[in-house]
Amino acid sequence: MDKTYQPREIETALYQQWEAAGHFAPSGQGEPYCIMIPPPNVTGSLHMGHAFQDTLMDALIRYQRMRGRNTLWQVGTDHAGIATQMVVERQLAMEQSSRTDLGRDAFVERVWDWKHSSGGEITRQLRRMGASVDWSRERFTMDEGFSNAVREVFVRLFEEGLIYRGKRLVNWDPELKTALSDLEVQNDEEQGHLWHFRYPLADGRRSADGADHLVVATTRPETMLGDTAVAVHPEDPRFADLVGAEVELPLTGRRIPVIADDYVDPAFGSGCVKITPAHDFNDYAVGQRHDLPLINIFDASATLNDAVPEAYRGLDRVVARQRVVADLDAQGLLAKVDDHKLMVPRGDRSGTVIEPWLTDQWFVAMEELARPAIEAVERGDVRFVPKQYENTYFAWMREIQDWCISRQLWWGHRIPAWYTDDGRICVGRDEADARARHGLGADVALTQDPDVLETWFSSALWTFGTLGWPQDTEALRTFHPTDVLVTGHDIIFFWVARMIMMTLKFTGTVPFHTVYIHGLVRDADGQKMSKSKGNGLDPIDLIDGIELDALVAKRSSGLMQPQLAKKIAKVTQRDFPDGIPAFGTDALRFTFCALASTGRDVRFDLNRIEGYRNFCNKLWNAANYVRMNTEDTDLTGPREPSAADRWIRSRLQRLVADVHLALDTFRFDLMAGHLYDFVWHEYCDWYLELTKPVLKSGSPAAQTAARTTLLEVLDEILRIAHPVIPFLTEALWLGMQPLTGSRGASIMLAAYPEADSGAVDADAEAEVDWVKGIIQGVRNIRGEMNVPPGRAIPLLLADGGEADRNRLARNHDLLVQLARLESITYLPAGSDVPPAAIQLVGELRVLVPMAGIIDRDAELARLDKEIERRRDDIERVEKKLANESFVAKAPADVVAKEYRKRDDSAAALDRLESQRREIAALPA
RNA sequence: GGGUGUUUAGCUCAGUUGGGAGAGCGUCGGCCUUACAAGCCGAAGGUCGCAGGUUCGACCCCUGCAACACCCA
Repeated sequence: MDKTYQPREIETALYQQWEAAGHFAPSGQGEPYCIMIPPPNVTGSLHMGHAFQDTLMDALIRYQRMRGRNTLWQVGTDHAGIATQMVVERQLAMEQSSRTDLGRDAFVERVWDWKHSSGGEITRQLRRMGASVDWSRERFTMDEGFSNAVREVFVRLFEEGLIYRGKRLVNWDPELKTALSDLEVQNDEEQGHLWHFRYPLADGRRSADGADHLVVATTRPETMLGDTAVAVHPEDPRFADLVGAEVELPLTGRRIPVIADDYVDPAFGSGCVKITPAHDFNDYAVGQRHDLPLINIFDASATLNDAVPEAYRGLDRVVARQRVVADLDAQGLLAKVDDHKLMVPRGDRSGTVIEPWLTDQWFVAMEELARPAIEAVERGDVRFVPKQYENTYFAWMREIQDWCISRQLWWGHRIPAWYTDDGRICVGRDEADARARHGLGADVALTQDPDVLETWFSSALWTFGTLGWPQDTEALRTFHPTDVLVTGHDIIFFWVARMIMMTLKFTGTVPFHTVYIHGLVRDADGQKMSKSKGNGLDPIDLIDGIELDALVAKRSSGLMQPQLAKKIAKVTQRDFPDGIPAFGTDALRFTFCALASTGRDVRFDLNRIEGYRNFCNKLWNAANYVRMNTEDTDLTGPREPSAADRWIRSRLQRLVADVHLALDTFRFDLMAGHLYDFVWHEYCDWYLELTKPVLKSGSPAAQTAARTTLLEVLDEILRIAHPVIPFLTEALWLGMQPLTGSRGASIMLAAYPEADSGAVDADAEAEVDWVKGIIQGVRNIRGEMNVPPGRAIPLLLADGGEADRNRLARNHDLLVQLARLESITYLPAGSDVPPAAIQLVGELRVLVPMAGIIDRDAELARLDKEIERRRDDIERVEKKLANESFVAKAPADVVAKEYRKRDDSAAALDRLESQRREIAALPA
């Protein structure tokens, strides 16, 4: 074994070994346990969020696999309609070609070519993360089997009337010319203006304050060409008598009514709102309530159409805005313009401003599907962890809107609907099926709907569609419902909720019993990692390391705004002046687990991963120590375990119990913390040190006990840690097999340790605490008094009792070696004590003679600090005990504890003060 | 505007039924001590956002306020 931990040399080889041996596939034995990976976008590459999520899933899967469950972790990607289409369109553009040049069939073929050659980069990267997914069951949302499920669901929902086609306002991307889901729209606050326009009252009407017009405020002046009403609040006295009147809509020559609606906030702006039902979601709702006409003023590119006066036709929406404002101003109708912050919706792919636009789309009626999905969570059939996310889920589900599922794209599941020339809609699993269902002969011409289904429609079927549904397969019966879904809170609505609805509808069961929601990974400053900000990290770079120049180049490439490159280079140089060192997969995984607390954000800080890389190295070296001290030894003889041997086993049992609890409650951070603490601060800091004197000069039976304990505890540590740091633990576990006697091809198939409360040994724990107390007392004196560590010192013990004497007898050699002592003398009661620095371990006085070693004033200062601390303790306790209500009302054991505390502290204070007097009496 | 969450050491965060405030990193001091300098030993550092309330007792429960973040409109 190398002296230093070298992750690069073990990780890739071990993964290939595991995969080749087929260890990732379900064993076929035991109770099933299944996790479905949230299918990443096929065009994507592994980002920190994936790496985080995959680590947690893999930890769960490896844990359950080792516990004997029949585990399936199923992997796959989604076809990402828009993203994938854009990737290929960009390629075509570079070849001076385009989607329309190619035609639909050739284009789709081209996308498949791209998918086969370049898609799925992310699944290759998953291997670097150590993900133990069953590659043989890898799925893609456009696979034939899965596509059958998608069509089946569409047809059944349509036949039940839950899918319908209708003209509705949708999020329209005028650049990509497709509808978008809410998820694909980013709402961000931007600086804009609020324009105030005067709309003249018709028929000579006057407002309450005598004005001949109403003032309306808008952030989108150009839409006024499509206004069909002005709304006021029904209880607003200023406008009460104008409801029902009309205004002259400027520029258009149209007259529109003044209506009353609760939607209006009388305190905002002028209290009058222009209503444009065809171009605003709120206005649309108002229009429905008041039966207002819809005037669509845009074409698919958001250019003004023939519904507007001739002067404006053909204008782009940006130009139209300027023209409308200028024209109103010229007519004296522009009251004022304020600066105004507003939320602007932009397409997350195109970056262009989204238009609410009226088009024919396919929708899923949600109400009937939502009800059982709400009940499933209410009943606890699906449980969210952390629980507060259930409120998020309920809030959305109870006000759910019908779901627009059609997209004007070529890449995706084509909607299985055909139209006759006279406009009849025929839905079927394929064209022949559609004809048959509608009794249409082959002679009737049918045209298929050109649109495709949005990607989320298909991913909503992920858990059961990938297991073979609608066929009743063995896999479906075994692994569905799945156990846990691990995902981020950003897609609760768009994916989790829809999966619950669709799965209940079509299988009658929930898709998963638990939804574990993890935080979203941010950079060290708490900023969202994003390509455009150039603050992203590639998990693979953390594993392999990367030079500064390469990192800068990577972050600056393919930017939407190339002018940011300079800034990104600067920030990168500031944050990573020496690039990123190679930390290895295990360190990265450990870091992710340690960061996975219940918060919503996870800040990724390089200092953390460095610390956990060091932890890996620590464990590596501990194993090295164990190997050096156990190879070529005979372990078959009798064993005489020391208190230390029994202590570490006892502590180990607590670790095992803590880790099970942590994993069962998805507290990966606590799991990592327990592991770190035990390995570093108990096994390495103390147990290994405590074995050294034994291995040097203990009896053969004591040595055998120490060696077997070293090995057995290490073996358990490796198995406990394996779900988090699979590579390191496998390398050590396999390497140590000749010594530990463990059998098996891989640690990933070994049994996960189970807690054994019988091994908890309170006596051993007390004794080791005593030993640690003395050693720490001496170390404190050394450290504070600047006594060189190399200098052996004589130690005196005084007072204490029978137990202390017995413990000294058993642990004399340990103390001498670990505290670097020259000698230990237990003073008889009443004997004179030379001037000494003191530490207390219970009743026992631990004394380091000062002669020639310790400075008088320094010791006085140290004592004063300790005395002060004790006085504070006593003061606090006495105050409590002086309170009659406390003594009367607090539980008896709590009160007794306070009394004991007071007595102990008083005794200690007494000793310290008398010691101080003696030292103070010494000549300076 | 509605909702959710956060506020604990210089930084990042734990704190599991209310009973003496913790970790990692950083800082300071001392060490190449035969597993590990990616290490070892010691130390310093906190009116637990603010104000009330409940309680014998509050980081923890309740109310209000403030700041920040996110979601929805």
